[in-house]
Amino acid sequence: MVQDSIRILQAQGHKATRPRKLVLEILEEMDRPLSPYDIQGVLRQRGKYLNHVTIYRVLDILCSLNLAHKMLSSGGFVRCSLDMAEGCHRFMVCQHCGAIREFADKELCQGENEFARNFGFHAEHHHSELAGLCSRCYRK
Amino acid sequence: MVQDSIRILQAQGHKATRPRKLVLEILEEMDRPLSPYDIQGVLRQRGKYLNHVTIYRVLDILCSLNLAHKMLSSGGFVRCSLDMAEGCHRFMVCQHCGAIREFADKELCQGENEFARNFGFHAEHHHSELAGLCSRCYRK
DNA sequence: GAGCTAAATGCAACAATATTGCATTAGCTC
DNA sequence: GAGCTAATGCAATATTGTTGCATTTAGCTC
Repeated sequence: MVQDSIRILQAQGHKATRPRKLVLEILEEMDRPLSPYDIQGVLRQRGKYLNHVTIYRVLDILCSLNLAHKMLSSGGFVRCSLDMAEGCHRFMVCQHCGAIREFADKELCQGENEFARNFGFHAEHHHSELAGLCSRCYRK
Repeated sequence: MVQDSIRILQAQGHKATRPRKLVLEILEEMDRPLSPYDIQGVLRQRGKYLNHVTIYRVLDILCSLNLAHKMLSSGGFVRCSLDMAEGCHRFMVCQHCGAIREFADKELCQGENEFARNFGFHAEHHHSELAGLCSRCYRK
């Protein structure tokens, strides 16, 4: 999966560098929103080091290619778990354990688009976050 | 409108203080996302002063009562323009001029809820931001 | 594999945003 | 208007994000 992302990076003319691989690995492994400093901390625990500026820059690129997303409610970053859902990013955010699940749905977007058009608004990107409880936390 | 919000504040046991009135006035008047420091700046231009900590605290309360919302994409705050839409907050955000328009729709929420339930997720709050162009900016 | 070059990183400094504890002030009730 | 408690202001600090520049390195050419 990290490999897939790296390939996409390269296809866009970006280099396959150590910091980029490391950030992708961490995002993949942790699977919950991490701030740039969180990522730096995880790496440090493993005896590895990246400057936080570098992490910011890596995340910028990943987000611009939709390989990662910035969770708006927490400010943390998660890797993108969908193949192609340009312009439609919806997330279930468990308020208890912090787990994230991404999804996309054309009909939802169309519904929102129609609503917007009634106000003369032309929507390009959708970003929606549902706060609630994941199945595991709900059972408790 | 500021008066309405103040009444709601008081009904919840909060006091109707000068900082709270001032912040509500600014939010009402500007009608676009403002950071706490933006608000402080506007006030300063008018020869008034509020400590930024106070502004943060006022905004916390307003958000907790749904009298204001934090725009996740920009981090700024807008006043709530809907009467009652608990748990459903959707915004059109003009990428060109920054204007905000809030809306809510039960069907959209139900759609998202159903989708979530298929993953065992129980949604409580919806926050969605549509980036695009408002009617005025689109015409250009 | 050595050399080249643009891209990427690290560093340092700084800017912006956000939080905490505590002394002082000011709404509200009577 | 006095008293009580919530709310504010202040100071200090923590967290998050940005910029410019010197140095390094990935990926290309030969």
